[in-house]
Amino acid sequence: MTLANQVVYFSEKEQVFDSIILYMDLDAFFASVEIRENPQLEGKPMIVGGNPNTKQGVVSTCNYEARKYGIHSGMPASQAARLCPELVMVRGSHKLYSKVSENIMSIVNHYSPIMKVAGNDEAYLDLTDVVSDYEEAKRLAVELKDDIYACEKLTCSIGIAPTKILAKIASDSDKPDGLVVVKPLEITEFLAPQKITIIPGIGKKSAEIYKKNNIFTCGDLAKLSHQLIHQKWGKYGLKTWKLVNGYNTEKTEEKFTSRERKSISEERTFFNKYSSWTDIWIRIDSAIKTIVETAKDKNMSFRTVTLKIRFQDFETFTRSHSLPCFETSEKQVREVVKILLEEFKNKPANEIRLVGVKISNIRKITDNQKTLAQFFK
DNA sequence: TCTGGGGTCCTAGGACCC
DNA sequence: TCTGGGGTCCTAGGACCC
Repeated sequence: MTLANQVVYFSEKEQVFDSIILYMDLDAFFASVEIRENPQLEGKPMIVGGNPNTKQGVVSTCNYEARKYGIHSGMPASQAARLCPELVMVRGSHKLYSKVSENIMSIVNHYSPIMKVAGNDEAYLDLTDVVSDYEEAKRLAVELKDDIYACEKLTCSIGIAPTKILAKIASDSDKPDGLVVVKPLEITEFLAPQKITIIPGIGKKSAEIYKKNNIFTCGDLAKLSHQLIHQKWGKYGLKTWKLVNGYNTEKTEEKFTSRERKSISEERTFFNKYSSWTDIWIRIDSAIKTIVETAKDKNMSFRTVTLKIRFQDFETFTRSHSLPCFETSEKQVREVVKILLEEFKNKPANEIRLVGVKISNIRKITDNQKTLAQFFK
């Protein structure tokens, strides 16, 4: 084997655990808020998402009563209704969810200044410099749960572990209203009986491949040799193998730094089949307006424009084009989209199910660039 | 059976450069 | 005339997450 072919499987740094991380996840967030606002829903199977009249769309969140029928988020609303005829469908009030989320995040933030909000209903807290050990972290978690319930009448699940990913897995392992602590020396023992799909990033497809190889639990994966894993599942497989064998796969310095947004997009589905090219262009144009507006608000310029088209048979195409330099105008996007759309112009408009526009390759506009732009105007 | 919307990350091939 | 090998950028598609 030449030097270039050698694979570096481990680095010493990986094996050190030096943090205590708490992960908080609100239980069935949207559904729980709706039930709180409308107590008649209490105890009834219900979902947020989907059109109650036409049953079109998908389940956004479902409560635990609905989950008993096999309903889960992402499932077509029509299928959910079939599984549970007495299912209550609520369209949802996202403004309210954002407000509630904001309140809760500010409560969470009281427990540590180092926090990472990871969506509407979840957050990570670095407790390393706040507590002296896992026992104290656990007491803090109980306090946090009580605090959230007292203020917003909502329950959450919490995981505490030495890394973000393990804290999340710990929390996911006992829902709703759970509290699970996994100390460094307990990691492999804790993971071994868990289904492989508890690992974030392993979805339906990957689980299927693992299943074909007789891997069902984290313990099954841990037993294989790392060379074999690397050969069969590549880089990501090796990372997963390290995780289930109790190695630290997270770099401490990257832990809580917030990352820049990489793209801005909007897409819309046509639920009726009678759309014309005029309708389609109206949707595209409104998408262009909102994304360029968002970019302006965030002081961002962009280089790549992507058009997305989905047909009734669900076949989906994306076509993109990168501009020679960073741009900010609606006009630029519109021109590119027009050209990208040409390819599909011979298709009947009513066969189109979805259109979307995305800008990516985005960059913050510096004051320098603004001055230059003014100068060349 | 019918499949939302806003994202991220990964892979793989091709063009092009040195 | 035939042809290495590494690097980067672009494009298209797909898995996955909330």
